[in-house]
Amino acid sequence: MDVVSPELNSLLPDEIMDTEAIAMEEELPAEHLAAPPQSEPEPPQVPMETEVPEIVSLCPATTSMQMTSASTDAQCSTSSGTQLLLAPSGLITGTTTTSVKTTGPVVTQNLPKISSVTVPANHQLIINKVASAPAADGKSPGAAVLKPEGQKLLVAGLSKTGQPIMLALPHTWNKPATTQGTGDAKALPTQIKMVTTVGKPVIAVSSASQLMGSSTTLQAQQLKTLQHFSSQITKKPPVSTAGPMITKLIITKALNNKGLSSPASVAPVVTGRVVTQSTPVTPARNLAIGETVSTVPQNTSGNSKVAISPLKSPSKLTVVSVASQSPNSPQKSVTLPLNVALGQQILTVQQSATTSPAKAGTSQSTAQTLKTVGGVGTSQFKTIIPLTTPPNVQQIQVPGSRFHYVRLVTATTGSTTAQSGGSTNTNPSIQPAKPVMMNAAVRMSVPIIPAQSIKQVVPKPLTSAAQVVTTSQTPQRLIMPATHLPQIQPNLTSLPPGTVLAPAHGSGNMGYAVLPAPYVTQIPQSAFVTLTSSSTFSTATPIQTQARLSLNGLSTSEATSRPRKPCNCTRSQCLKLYCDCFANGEFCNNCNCVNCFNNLDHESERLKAIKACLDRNPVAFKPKIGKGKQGESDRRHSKGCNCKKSGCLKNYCECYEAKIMCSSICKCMGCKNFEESPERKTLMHLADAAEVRVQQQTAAKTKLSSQISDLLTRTTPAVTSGGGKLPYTFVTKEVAEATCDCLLEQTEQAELTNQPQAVAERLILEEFGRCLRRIISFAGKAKTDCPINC
DNA sequence: GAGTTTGAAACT
DNA sequence: CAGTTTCAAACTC
Repeated sequence: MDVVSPELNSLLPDEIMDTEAIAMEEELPAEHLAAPPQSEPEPPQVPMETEVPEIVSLCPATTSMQMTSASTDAQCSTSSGTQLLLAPSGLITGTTTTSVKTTGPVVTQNLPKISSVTVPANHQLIINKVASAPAADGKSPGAAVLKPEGQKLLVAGLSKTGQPIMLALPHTWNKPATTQGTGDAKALPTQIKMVTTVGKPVIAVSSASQLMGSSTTLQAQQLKTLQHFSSQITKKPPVSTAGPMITKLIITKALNNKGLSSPASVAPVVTGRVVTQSTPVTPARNLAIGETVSTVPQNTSGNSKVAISPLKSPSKLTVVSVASQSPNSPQKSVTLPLNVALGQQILTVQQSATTSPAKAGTSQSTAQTLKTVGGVGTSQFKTIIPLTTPPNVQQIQVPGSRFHYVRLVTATTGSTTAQSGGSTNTNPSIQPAKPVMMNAAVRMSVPIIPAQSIKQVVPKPLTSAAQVVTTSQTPQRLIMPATHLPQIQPNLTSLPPGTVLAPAHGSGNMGYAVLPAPYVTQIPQSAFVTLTSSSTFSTATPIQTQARLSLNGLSTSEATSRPRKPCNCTRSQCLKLYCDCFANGEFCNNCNCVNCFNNLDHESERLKAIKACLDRNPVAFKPKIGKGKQGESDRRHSKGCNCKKSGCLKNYCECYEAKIMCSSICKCMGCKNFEESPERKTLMHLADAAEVRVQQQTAAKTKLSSQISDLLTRTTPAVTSGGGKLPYTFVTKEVAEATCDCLLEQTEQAELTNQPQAVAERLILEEFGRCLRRIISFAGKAKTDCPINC
């Protein structure tokens, strides 16, 4: 069913819906080209990985909830059961979206695609978008529009250009306090506006006043993915749970303006809305959207909270187990944490302000903090994932986000706190039969770096207890709690994009393993369980194909989805930046490398290598192609190239390879890679022409193939319809059989007469020629019946 | 496919 | 920081 009302749908931006555009973009030959304009451009490869809608499937198949239409007019209810609402509230004033200065257009689109999220019973997903203080000049677009008390934002996402997109709800939208528990979302205002803001997305973590991160172009893609996800969800057959279930999804996101100079000016934290869902069997389930108090933790009960933010690096997402968190916790983050209770598992995320990175960890009493998590200068998101052993792997794909999260959780109920407890959960019946628990033994920070490509990633449906939330194949970085804390603590803030901290093999709770995004593929499938019903992704798209890649060629499907070329490293063990896989923070997968250590089997070595690289260059894993200076629209190489002989017109040149011009920071000699360069223009022209030819050839081949296929599959003569048919339409099944009979007869005759093979072949070919002539002759006469007389 | 060229990464 | 070496990709034949 539709998650959102038609009104909402009409308001969503078209770009959100344009999933094909993403795919095509990814298909571009030049990976770099695909990188969206953003201050921190994604790594080039992405485009291709998979277009995976980032899906947040929070519900196990068995527990998946279905939203009844009665739950709310608004939007949330879906057949798949879980809905995802990104509703920063109070951030946007009644001003229309047009008032917001954004590169991304304010677009209306179908909301349903972005709204659906599968959420297990009693799990809360809170997404808050917080308006950050405007730049000192106060001109930042986002600041002007966003107000602490304005309209409520229902949906947040990134436009294709990376602009944050939000749905501005009318003020009439009920606040959480009123709607909460009742699940009365009926008040869905007909006027919902999509708002995009300029600036890097920032997630306020510790305090509302703190500036979080900067918005980026990622959001657009994320929103797309979200949409994609929602569409899949809707396809999923409803799975009902025996008991009433309430899902709360609150997503908080801070809006930040560029040049945010004064934290004090930061807009108040916008509270997210709590949505409660009830299964069809339990009418009580409904989706309620309400605002939460920014200064008050969403769940005082100690539920784990997950904040999902589409921020792009260097923002970090902090996932924190709240179980141990006390109301008095020093943690300042008041913004809406996202609580997702999945079955027995809860994932908690907190956002922390850049200025106080270390605070994210303070809230966790039991969790081990990663000191390195705190980022350095720039605002960052931190992801802390509580881990308990034996760990079950959960993949969480955040809708609209190009990041995927993986967490290890135990099925056991360590914590006692009610997950849905707190003000947001008003329905007592909602208590999940199984306590949702995540022990906050370990916290992990995850640098959230936008995956380059959004292609595929539909998690393979799994039956195991672990939850899998879709991920994108792209270089998404995950930090997962490991059973062992490694001897080395890498600077998490500098980890390669897509780095994942995963539990070390075979041991205790405290370890971390740095894993590239593809990590998921290396994890035995048995360890994963999709949260949604298996049928949810059955129809999927190419995304599914890449979901399960295994190490170094073990995969069966990577060939079709692999975003980047396989490396051929022979001496570096794929643990140096020579290796593209390693340099992009990915595991080698289906590569041709020799003695590869860039895999899960060599976690320690890999971690050391990463640390070594970071020691040499703290930004070694950051994309080299970034946005130019303020006012420069073009991307440019962060370091510049040093070409001497190639004239910067060959792929040896990193600038040229990235399809960008050399800049003043380049130290190249004889550079011809500048705007006015005739050589460059010629080269580009030739390249374009070649591309066109390739496309034409491809199209021709496709057409021919289609025709051949059609011919082969044709079973009935088309001539019956009259003249004007192509000759091949006469090659019906009967005609083909008759022809074969003729050829076989000719063969038998040749054998009977003991003809030499060469002669026999000639006779057969001659017979075949006669058959063809007859067919052509019949076609020319447009006869409907063309029995071939041999 | 082998060999060469190239420039980034790594090393001194 | 500069020079040299190593390395793997890009390129050529």
